[in-house]
Amino acid sequence: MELKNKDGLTEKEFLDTYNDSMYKKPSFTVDMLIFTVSDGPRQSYRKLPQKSLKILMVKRGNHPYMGQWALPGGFVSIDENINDAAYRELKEEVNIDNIYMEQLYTWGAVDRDPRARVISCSYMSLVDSSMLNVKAGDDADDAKWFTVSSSLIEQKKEMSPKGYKLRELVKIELSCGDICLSAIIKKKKNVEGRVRNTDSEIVDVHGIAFDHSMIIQYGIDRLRNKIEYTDIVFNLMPSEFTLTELQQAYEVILGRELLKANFRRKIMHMVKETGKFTADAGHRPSKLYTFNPDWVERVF
Amino acid sequence: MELKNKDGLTEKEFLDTYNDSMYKKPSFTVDMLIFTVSDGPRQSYRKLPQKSLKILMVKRGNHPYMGQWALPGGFVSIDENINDAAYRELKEEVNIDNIYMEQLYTWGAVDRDPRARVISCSYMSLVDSSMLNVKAGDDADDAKWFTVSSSLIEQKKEMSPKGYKLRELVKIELSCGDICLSAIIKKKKNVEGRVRNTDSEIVDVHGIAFDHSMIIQYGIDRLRNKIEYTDIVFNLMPSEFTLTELQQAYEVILGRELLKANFRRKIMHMVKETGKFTADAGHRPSKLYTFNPDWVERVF
DNA sequence: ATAATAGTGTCTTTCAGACAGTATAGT
DNA sequence: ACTATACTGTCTGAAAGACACTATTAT
Repeated sequence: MELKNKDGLTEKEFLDTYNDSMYKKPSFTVDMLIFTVSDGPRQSYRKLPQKSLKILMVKRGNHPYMGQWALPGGFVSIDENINDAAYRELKEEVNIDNIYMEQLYTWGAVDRDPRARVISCSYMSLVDSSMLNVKAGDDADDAKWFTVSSSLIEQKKEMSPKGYKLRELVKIELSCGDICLSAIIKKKKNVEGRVRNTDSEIVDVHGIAFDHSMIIQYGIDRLRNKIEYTDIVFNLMPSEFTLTELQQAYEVILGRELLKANFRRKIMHMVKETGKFTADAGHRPSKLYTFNPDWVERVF
Repeated sequence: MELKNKDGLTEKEFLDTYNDSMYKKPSFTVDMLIFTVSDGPRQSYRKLPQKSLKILMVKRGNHPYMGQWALPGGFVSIDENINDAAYRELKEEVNIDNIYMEQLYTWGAVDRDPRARVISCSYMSLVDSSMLNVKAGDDADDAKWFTVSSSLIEQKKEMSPKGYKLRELVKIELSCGDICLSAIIKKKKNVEGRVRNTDSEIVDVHGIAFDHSMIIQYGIDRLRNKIEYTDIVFNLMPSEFTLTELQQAYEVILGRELLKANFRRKIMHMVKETGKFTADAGHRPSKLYTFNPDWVERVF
């Protein structure tokens, strides 16, 4: 017995006659935040190179925001899974398969793109910089790795009897050689009785196209958060690394220094000794470690 | 001096002539997970009512999945912010303004809707059940509150020298009177060297339309997670509550029992005494508390 | 020898888990 | 008096923070 709807149609009849083109539809894109941690120049035979957190940006060659820098990304086609589209963009940009990627957030303000209504889903990807120096994609000198930093510059809390208002100003800075981009993001949280809402807006921006500075800030927040309770850092590390390198990766992501002894105690159970050592440094050699796959508890 | 692109157009000229309709576009919808915690029937003058976690579902009156239950939601129109669309759906379904809502995840498999290509952004909303019993929207008996539970039924970890495979089977059960819906979701995580990926799929489903069982599971995971480190529980509570009620809310969400003394120690700093007490229960009266707005540290 | 990093030991405080105990309303 | 809940005290062990100490290499 076939189920019929109120028009008397079976499911097959309904689907065959379904008309999808009645309404105007938004375009859908993916935006990629591709992070890596890489070494700066070596200062002396003794000193270790300084690490920094980097993100890939592309220079816009057309209106709007022409000449400014944007996140890599592109349109999702009608027969393409959105995650596949993100992987495709990743492959196009950094030309590596099988790298860590996770969905971040979908941005859907009406006027976020002056060309047309565009809803964009942002993804974060983490790449080991040693895999990378091959090439930054083929659109070569329009794609560059920017050193990125984010810091809280103001925090304000207003209390009322039944709630509070919280405001934070966060400054993000991107630099690559002489190019310096920056933005100030305002985050808001209101609590009044049982009513809660949070919101975020761009207060000031230099050289970063669209709402991409806000997306970058969102990604940094996620990365800082997840590094504390997951094993995602290892996506940013070569397969063998010293504990000091691992600690530096944590430090550039978190934006603060950690105490060595405590750090080691904390991550000890996630790594495994390889038996190998570094050499040719003007100081005591360092043990090389790998990720220890025995460690893990839940899927997400 | 006006910037011109490679076709010699200024930004205004470019935007005026921009044609957005070259490609076929997906439809975009929002799906709402509306959670509440509500009391069951009172068994005796002495016993406290049992709480349960509930989620609002609507019965589908048309193909596809006709007769099955789906999350409330709908299309985002071309000139509507996606968050606004979510608020609109919320208002339509539960008829309350100003309730907690956060974006969860965007689902973009090509064949997730047999009618057409539909990308859907899911939102989670938390409602205090005492505000609620007014009415469950106007599409009355097609919208029902289902008691929801989720539990891990199998966990498997396969180790290899450079990584591991993790599989988890999770069962979710929804019930409302005689109606019982269920699904089994398989979560996968693979780690092989630096290559990591996670994935999720529906293994078995009864009575839940589309990929909505997977979305519900995702929402429960998020709720369980966030309840541990944020103040979102208070969105599910009336403005005055006892600590036992608060503990019960935690317990139905986490799906496990907590020790009273420890629970109280942990949440003490988030609540404030009102000076009032419960009465008419066959046992010692209980202090009534409110949320303490003095507590808080960061916006997100 | 020295500079710069590698690596360890331990004290203190905080917090989570477990459990046992006392208190008090309504019938 | 009894039942069901309300509320408190304390022991334990694990983990986080702070800091001082020893070890080892290339020049």
